[in-house]
Amino acid sequence: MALKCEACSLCRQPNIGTVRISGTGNSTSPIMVVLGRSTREDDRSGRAFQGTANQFFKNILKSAAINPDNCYFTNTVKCVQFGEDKEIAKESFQVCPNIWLKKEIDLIKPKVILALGNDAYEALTGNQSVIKDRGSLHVYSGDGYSSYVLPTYSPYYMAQAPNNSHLVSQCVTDLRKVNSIITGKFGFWSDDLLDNGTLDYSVIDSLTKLQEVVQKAYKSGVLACDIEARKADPYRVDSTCVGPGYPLVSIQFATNEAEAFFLPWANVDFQTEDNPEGFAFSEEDRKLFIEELRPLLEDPDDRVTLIGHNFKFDAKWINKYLGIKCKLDYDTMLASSFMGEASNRLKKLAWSYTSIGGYEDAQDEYTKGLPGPDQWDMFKYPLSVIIPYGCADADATLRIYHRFVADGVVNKRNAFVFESIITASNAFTDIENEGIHVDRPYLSQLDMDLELEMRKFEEEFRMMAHAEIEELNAEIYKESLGKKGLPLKHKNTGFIISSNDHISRLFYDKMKMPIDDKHRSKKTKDASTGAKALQLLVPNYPIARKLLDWRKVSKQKSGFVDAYPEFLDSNDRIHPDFKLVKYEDSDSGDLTGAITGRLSCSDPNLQNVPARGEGVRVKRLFIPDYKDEHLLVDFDFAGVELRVAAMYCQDPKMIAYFNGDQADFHAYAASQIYGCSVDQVTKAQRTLAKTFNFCILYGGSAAKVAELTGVCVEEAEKFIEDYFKVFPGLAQWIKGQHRFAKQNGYVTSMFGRVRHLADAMIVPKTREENNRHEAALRRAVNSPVQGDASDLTLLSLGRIWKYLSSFPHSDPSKPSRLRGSVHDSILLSVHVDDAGEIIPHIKFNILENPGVDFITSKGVSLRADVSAGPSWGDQTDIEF
DNA sequence: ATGGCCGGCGCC
DNA sequence: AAAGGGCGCCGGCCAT
Repeated sequence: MALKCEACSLCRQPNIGTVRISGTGNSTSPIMVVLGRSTREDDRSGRAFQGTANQFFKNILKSAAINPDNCYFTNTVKCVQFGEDKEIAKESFQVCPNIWLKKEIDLIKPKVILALGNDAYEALTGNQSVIKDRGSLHVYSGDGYSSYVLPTYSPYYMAQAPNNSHLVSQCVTDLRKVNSIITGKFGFWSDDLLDNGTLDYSVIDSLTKLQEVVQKAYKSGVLACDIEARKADPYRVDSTCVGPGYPLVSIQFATNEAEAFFLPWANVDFQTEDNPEGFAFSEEDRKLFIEELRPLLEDPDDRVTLIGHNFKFDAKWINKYLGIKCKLDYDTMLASSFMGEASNRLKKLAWSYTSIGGYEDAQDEYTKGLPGPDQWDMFKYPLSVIIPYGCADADATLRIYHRFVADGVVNKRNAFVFESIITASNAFTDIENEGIHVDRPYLSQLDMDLELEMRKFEEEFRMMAHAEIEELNAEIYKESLGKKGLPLKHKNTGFIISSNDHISRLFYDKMKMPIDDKHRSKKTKDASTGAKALQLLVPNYPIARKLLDWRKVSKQKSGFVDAYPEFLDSNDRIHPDFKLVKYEDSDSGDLTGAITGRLSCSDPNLQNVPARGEGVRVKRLFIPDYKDEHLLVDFDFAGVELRVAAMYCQDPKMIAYFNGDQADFHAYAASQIYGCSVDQVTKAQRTLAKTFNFCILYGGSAAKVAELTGVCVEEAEKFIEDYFKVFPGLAQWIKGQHRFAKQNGYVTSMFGRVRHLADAMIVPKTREENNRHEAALRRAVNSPVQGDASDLTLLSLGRIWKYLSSFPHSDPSKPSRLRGSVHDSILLSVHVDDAGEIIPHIKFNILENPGVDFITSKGVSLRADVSAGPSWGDQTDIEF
């Protein structure tokens, strides 16, 4: 079996057994399975696809109704690699598949090539991420034939967590396609589908046609809707797009599968000198169209189920540019996030759940030919490109919805959360569209104030280490010189206060400050210049204090004040983007949103506005909708995470306390630990107990408690012990969560969320595995607590939104409105004349009375604190 | 120029 | 040996 090959360095390894390990299985098979690199088992036997993980994969094949004996198996790189040399790995990967894998495919001429894992996928298609692309279909062109490449997870990836069932079931979903591809039954996009009438996509070119579509929607009872627009942010079109053109490009609808409608609104194809905005219709016609669409999309009588994919985005555009407030009923992106999908992009779901996967190819091709700034500016794409694409978006959304309904993606377990998220999607469409009011004059003032403070602190800082900085300056200048003796452009030529490298060299090298080994970078072992490390140096080195002062102000300026102007609209309002689930941003490809069910917020992030100390001046930037007539009102769930923990653990002491009149749980915990009455608790003791409380929820160790509280580790250990003696139920519950996660690899919340924690199941053998394992156990405790606390807030937010939408506002032109949410708090702009009615109703009837039995039956009351004022940073508590 | 990584830091 | 859950965003730095 010693085949010859000397193409790369692998065959020159001293201990190599087999050069060019052969593929195995049925060489006349229509199914070729390609793995990544050959394994040592492969090397020993001289044949591909050996080892337990591969055996495991054969069983997965069987559960997808594929007979493994009828497949051909091989590797991307045909020799095993001993050792970890990255150069050799790279060389072999570039050389080997291009010689041998190609020949092998030519020989077998399979109909389907399964690419298992990233290496195989990249070698066969040039694409890189199996996690993102699994289940999609690609064409491999051979000489006189072509094959379909189907990427899915590698056996090793799945086998490392054998009970991680959602990975396996995703893989089975992918593999089920194989047989239908072979029999020609698997459908995917082809332009022929349009030509031969399989797909009926048409343009709405008249009011009559639109009326027909509306009637079709009422008849079918479902309507998938999607829009195309210029760029991603409806509130910053002017600063992100080049040239004239109306921002809203089109709206697409689908009422039945394979039938979709394209309503053009504005496009480069319509653009003339008289019509620079490129409108498709006259102004009168546009008005008629809008009024025809309004009842359909606002749907006051609930006649249609409106479906979208990440529809908050589309609804904002429709709201801003057509003045229609869509009422969303189902969202395929939000729904798919419940399935543990790594990627929820519509294009990807189309591969998995429809027969028009790949419809975006033509449009992607067109995009590549556009200059950078015009890419994804849909106004500039010709109608011939965007009509089929836009229609397919709506069609795919509808088909995915049908599949999700048939598959029961929204089930008994998660229906309540899903309902709450859909309502929140509608609520946040309004919140984001209306934006939050910013005090623009004060913004300029604060900008100047901070600028001056920064300069002052930096000057003082430089004075305090003048000689050392001069010395460092010279060194840094020398380092910046290139071969010609001139400073290189991309290098700094002098000391910069914001460079952690420079600070580190100044403090630890020049000034010889002692390094606390606890504060070193995990990766590089460099000494930290972070706040915790600097804090220790402050008593002996006042310059450390000065740097901390500078950083505080610098953070306030660059992180907040500097960032806001670009988000401000002409009404001095900022339109942040709240994320309701964790998903893959379709523009950047980044994962965004929170895995626990919390909301996240960006552009700008209103959930990390400084609140403590001098930082409140940033918070004062945010003001009510109308000066004097409105108040900014903040509703805050008091200690909601601890209350949720009490619901779970049913510890009688915790419950009794939370149901009592006063509710300073931190002081209470301290009194229990120190064996004194609540009013005897000192401030320091309360702070200590508060730190404990959070450490418990986050799974912090004694060392962490010690670090945060300043007590020694032994003392911290004792306190934790005492704490669990006081609340034995809590300790029991935490143990139970650990046990459950170890056995099942996931945990669930009261609201019905599932958090997959595959690492909880591993039996750790190495330090690294142990870290991952313990991190998973900490999450098993924190996830449901954080998730339910957020779901209580989300539920309340939706109820407030509904309540306010039918509230008889004393001045309907200046109604009280929701403005945002920060995890366990909800922010509103409330009319002073209505505050007396609205505030108590929200506090008592909504927040403190969630109205769901799986919460109320736990016997733990909820408490909402309320504060109000003329700005977000200037708030007074309201007593009841 | 642009993108990714990292240290650092703001919030709950 | 390492040991805090969940986010988004900034500037510096280095690779492309």
